Amino acid sequence: MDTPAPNTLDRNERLKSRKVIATLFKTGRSFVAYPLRVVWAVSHAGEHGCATMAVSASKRIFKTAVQRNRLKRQMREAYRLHKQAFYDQLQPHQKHVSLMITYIAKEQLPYTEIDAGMKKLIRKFPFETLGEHKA
RNA sequence: GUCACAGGCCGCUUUGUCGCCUUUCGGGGAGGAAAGUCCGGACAACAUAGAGCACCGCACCGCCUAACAGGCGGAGUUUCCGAAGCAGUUCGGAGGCAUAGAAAGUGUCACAGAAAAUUACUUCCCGCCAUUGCUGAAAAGCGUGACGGGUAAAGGUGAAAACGUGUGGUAAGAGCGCACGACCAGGGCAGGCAACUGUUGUGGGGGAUAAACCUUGCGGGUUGAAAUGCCAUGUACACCUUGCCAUUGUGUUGCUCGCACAGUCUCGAUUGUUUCGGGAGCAAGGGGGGUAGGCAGCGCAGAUUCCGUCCUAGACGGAACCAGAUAAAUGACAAAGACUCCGGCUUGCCGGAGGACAGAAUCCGGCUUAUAGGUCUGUGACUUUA
RNA sequence: GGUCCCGUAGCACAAUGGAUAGUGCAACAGAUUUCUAAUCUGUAGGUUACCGGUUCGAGCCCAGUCGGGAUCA
Repeated sequence: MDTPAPNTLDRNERLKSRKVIATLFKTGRSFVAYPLRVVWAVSHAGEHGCATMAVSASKRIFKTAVQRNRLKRQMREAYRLHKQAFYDQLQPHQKHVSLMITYIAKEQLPYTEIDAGMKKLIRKFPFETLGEHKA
């Protein structure tokens, strides 16, 4: 398992398979770190890194594609800058994790709040339950 | 110079740090609307003898165009503004217009009104009869009523009322005749490619509605990149058709499956006759079931952009160009400059605030809608200077 | 990326181009009842999504915009 460069986020670290996302929403667990909500599940031991992620913003709340694109880019940026701390805690468990991060606030918040939410998300992630969760 | 209106154009720039997509490793990387999907094409698959009907769409004329319901120019009509005039009207400017046919036929026209499309009613007039009305000596006259005719002028309602005014004519009247005027149809002459305009003479008396049915002319094969072609992954194949090979017969059962017996082919064990055990389909297509990944389609190409010439749209010539993602890249953070607004004063500086609408998904041409701010042109009003 | 449909009172729906847009439920007030429910009587509530056009007249016809929904492997 090779560890990617610290501050990058290329195609292999993003969740792209439609089928995996469907099973993630069906079987995954979730928790909230305002203004973000994460759905996660242990997946097949990955060939690339130790986690894949995707981001999402509701079309019902943010009507235009410009608003949704900006929020998703900011969320990806925050994950990119803080993912190394997440990987460091994930490494001892030897598991591969899929994440779907959703923006749940009702209005567009500044980037500093999204950044703080991402740090809180990584702090709250239940690493101790990884062993009992079946792949 | 300010304000208002109309139209056209632009749609902040640069740098640093950390990143993303693509690449032929040099590089390249959102818009004027990328949006709505309202029109028109390219392209693709399928279908297709020819013609007609049905259905859908379009509708003044000419031109532009690959094409269009788009654009440019013109014609007609209509609204508003201004000027002239007592007024009808005329002239000028700025807009709007789905602008073929109501004299082929059918339908509809609420309420009101006599009547809503061609007839009836009231009225008006004439003739004849009656009269227990009045006058009168009587004849008769006036009135009233019924019947038979002639008219359609008058009826004030309505969005709309059966050509308008004058005159003749008549028992009463009527485009019934005449003069002037308005409208409609088709004809001649002149202008124009044409729509149409002007003029001349002929005929006419039939309201509106076709964004009601309809008629006429023109156009349209259907479906759309989730089209279409290929590869990979992978799953019970029940069933049907065709071909090759022949698993065939008998019994059981209403039929199928299944079971039993016998025969045929084949495989294995046995040296072998024999005996024992196992098996009896394959291929293609349809149908069903499954896959949710990739490649092509998808851009060094095109109805593209810029410049020049002609120029009304547009045409011709030259030069230039590099998005290609697929839970979906084209960014995040920071700084500086330019711009706008507010406040302060030293009147050109300081401080603070702000930057819209919006994100490619095969590609083009239009239309429509959203849009902070800037800029240019034209028109009108006001002010200042010469 | 396409295709199709809808929009009328708080909700569910009507209304042939023709008077002041109706029906049921809900709401409010009154009656009835010891009280409530049920029942009866009455009242209010509408920019017919928006904006233009055709017509004497538009919820209805036509065009554009906005919003909502369904569907296509």
